[in-house]
Amino acid sequence: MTTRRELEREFRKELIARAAHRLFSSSSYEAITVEDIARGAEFGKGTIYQYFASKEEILAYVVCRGINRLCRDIEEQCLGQPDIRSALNTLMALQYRFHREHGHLFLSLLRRKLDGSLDPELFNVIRQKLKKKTELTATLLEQGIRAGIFVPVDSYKLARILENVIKGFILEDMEKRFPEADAEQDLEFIRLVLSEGIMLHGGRKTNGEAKEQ
Amino acid sequence: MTTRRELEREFRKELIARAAHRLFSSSSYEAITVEDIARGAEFGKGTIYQYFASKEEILAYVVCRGINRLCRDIEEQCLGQPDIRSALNTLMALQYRFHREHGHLFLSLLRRKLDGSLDPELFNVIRQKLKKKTELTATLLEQGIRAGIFVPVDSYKLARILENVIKGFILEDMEKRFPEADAEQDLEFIRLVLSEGIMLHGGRKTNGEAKEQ
Amino acid sequence: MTTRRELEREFRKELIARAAHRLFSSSSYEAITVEDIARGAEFGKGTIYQYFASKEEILAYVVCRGINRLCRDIEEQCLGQPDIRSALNTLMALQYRFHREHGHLFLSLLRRKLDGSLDPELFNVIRQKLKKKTELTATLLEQGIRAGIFVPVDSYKLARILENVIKGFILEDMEKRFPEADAEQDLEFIRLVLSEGIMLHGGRKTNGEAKEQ
Amino acid sequence: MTTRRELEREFRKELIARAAHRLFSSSSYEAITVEDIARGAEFGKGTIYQYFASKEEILAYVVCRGINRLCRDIEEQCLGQPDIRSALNTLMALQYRFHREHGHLFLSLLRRKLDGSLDPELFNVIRQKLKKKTELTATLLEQGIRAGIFVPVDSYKLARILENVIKGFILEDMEKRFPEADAEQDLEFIRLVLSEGIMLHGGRKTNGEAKEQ
DNA sequence: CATGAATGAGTTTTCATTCAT
DNA sequence: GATGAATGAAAACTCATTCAT
Repeated sequence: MTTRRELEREFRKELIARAAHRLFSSSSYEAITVEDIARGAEFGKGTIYQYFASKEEILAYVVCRGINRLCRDIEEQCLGQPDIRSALNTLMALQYRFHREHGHLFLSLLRRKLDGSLDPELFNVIRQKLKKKTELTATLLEQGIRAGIFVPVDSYKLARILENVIKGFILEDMEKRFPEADAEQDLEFIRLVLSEGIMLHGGRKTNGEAKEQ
Repeated sequence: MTTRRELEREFRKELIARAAHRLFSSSSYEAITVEDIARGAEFGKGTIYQYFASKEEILAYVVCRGINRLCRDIEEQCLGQPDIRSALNTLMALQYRFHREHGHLFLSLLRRKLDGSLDPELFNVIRQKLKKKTELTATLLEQGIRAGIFVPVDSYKLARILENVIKGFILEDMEKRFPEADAEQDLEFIRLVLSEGIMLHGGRKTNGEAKEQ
Repeated sequence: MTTRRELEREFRKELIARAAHRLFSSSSYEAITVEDIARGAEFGKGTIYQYFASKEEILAYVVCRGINRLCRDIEEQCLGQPDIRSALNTLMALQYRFHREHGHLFLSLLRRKLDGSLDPELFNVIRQKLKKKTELTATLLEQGIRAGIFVPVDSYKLARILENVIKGFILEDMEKRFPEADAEQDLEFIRLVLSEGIMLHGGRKTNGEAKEQ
Repeated sequence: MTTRRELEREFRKELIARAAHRLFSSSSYEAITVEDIARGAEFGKGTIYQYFASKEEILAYVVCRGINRLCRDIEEQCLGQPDIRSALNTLMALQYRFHREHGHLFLSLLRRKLDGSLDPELFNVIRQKLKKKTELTATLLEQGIRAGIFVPVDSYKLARILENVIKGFILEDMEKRFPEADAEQDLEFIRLVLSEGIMLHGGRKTNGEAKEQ
């Protein structure tokens, strides 16, 4: 049962998370103070702590939100689609957007974990969700394998590879200048790599699409 | 002209950088204090500032050192080699190791840049060096293209793609558990992606190597 | 006249005070938040402020309650008793229990007074009640003096001395480990001191009771 | 070996402790901020943390200092004195002064321990020192017992009784108004209690000294 | 009356950097 | 040059109290 109280509470928590995500993205998790978030959400500093036990928990919450949304989108827009190739394109675009919007938060989480300063429980929750995300991806790839579109390897590994390639491109964008990065071109490259690699094999292959940009 | 003075100075700077890199890798740049570095290098805290203007500069220096070494290694071990395929393998292993050892430092640098808290000059120096690194990689790929091994696309772009794929795998390692990551297996996957992608093309391709692990 | 309203109000105030005292005793006044008290009394946080103007006032109220009860007990169980020696024993036991249960609250009150952060009015109320408590004690001692049991000194001073000795032992208990302190043994020592002191006088005195524990 | 460095360091630590004690005594441990202490010792706030790991540690240090000094004083001024009665008077005066000056700090320490918020290690150190203090007191009382001045009971227990009585009087002073408390009169009462108690025994005793004040 | 959401003043602690010796 | 003592800005977090519903 969800009372009005709980609904309102959830709504406000969402408002705070939204403000936090916006601010984190405009600079970085570590550069934003709890007070900044409070102001951004039009609350007092203390109020934030009624919804989140710590600044770290805000970070984890925002990341979870992102993963959840991505999983939902994959389920709704990719799985069960008749056209597997098109579903795959959608999947890549969704993952790309996800990493664009949450990748940096991830890195913050990661660093804190490497420090040992991150509450392990928080990280575990995230890890579980990420696993689920990869599994959803693997589900789609499995269908692709059956349809003869993908190489017949373990689909979970394939999913990880796909994710890693995307992450690598996101990282390059961050190194350059985040906002202007051209998603479409990135995705083009990603598709190229994933579909054919970049090496020729005994002259069999002609790669007509990969023209100079 | 380099006097004995200057040589000694350079040597001590190197000692400090070495200690710093070791400490950074054991946890993270932000978790290590200048005092930790000083003790690690067996100097007093104040002494560090005789060699580096700021903690940030130590970070940048360590990263530069890594890039320089990588560039030297590429030049010595890859360029000018008769066997291009083998040179490429070496290149990938070198880049992989570089990102393994310096990737996290990069992320720290990156975040500070996104904050706006990083001295832009420092970042520019790094950016230049990175560009040079990519150019060296491109040089090798160019040879590969001429030899018909690589797809005949702009070699610089090809180099970026190669780097991105490697970075993506490094990131996955960090998310899991840094120390145990299996470099050899990662490289196997990377080679697989780069050489063939993971999608089949109208039955033309048989992918015999990509067995279950 | 006391309406039902007022009675109910008084009753709820009592409930809150009871919960507060229980919580304070389990750790300390300063470690317990108003919210803890509210939950302990099964009320909302805001409700507490309908019965008490401040957290401090709860403290004062609890202490007053304790003193009132002690005074009532002294009047009922000690004064007017035919056997003065037995009445005295009862008195000491009552005072001992009072300080056991309220001593720490006292110290909190005390500290705030020393800070200057305690509302002086609250402290005055307490001081008055304490004075009354000492006067009741003095009344009993007065009877004892007339009966030749106590040294014929100012009875009020005698009462203070008696109280101080008890307080000193309570303090020792707190320093050790509060819960296990042996009240009976403490009272034995207290009686010993009060009745004979611990010094011999020209061999007049033989202290048969004071055996090794 | 104590280098000049260490000596200077010790000296500055002492300065800080002195300032802290002064401030604590003028109001209370909890009302004084670390910044107050820093200003009081004419240092910057951060400097304090070069000498003490936490505010709590300052408190413990100040208390230890007090106990150490008391022990030294007892050893120098009481033990080995030919006149035991006079040595006892000195002892009582020393203990009285100690509790006057450090009693409130004790209570702060005590409360934190009851909370569970005090580092147990710190408390243990203090407990050890206190035990040593009581043992020194017991040593003197032992001599008194042998000389037939004290009741022949376990000297350690006797020492605790003596301390408790003093503490009880100190507490009364604190409840009243700290600065004006009349030490001489307090000690008079304490001596009275300890030497004879306040009860008569079958008419044997005439208490000529205990006149109206 | 009862409630719990909102508030922000206040405190401890960390650490990069400076500077006198 | 080398050192470590001094510094203070900055930030997370707590909690008594208020107030709209």
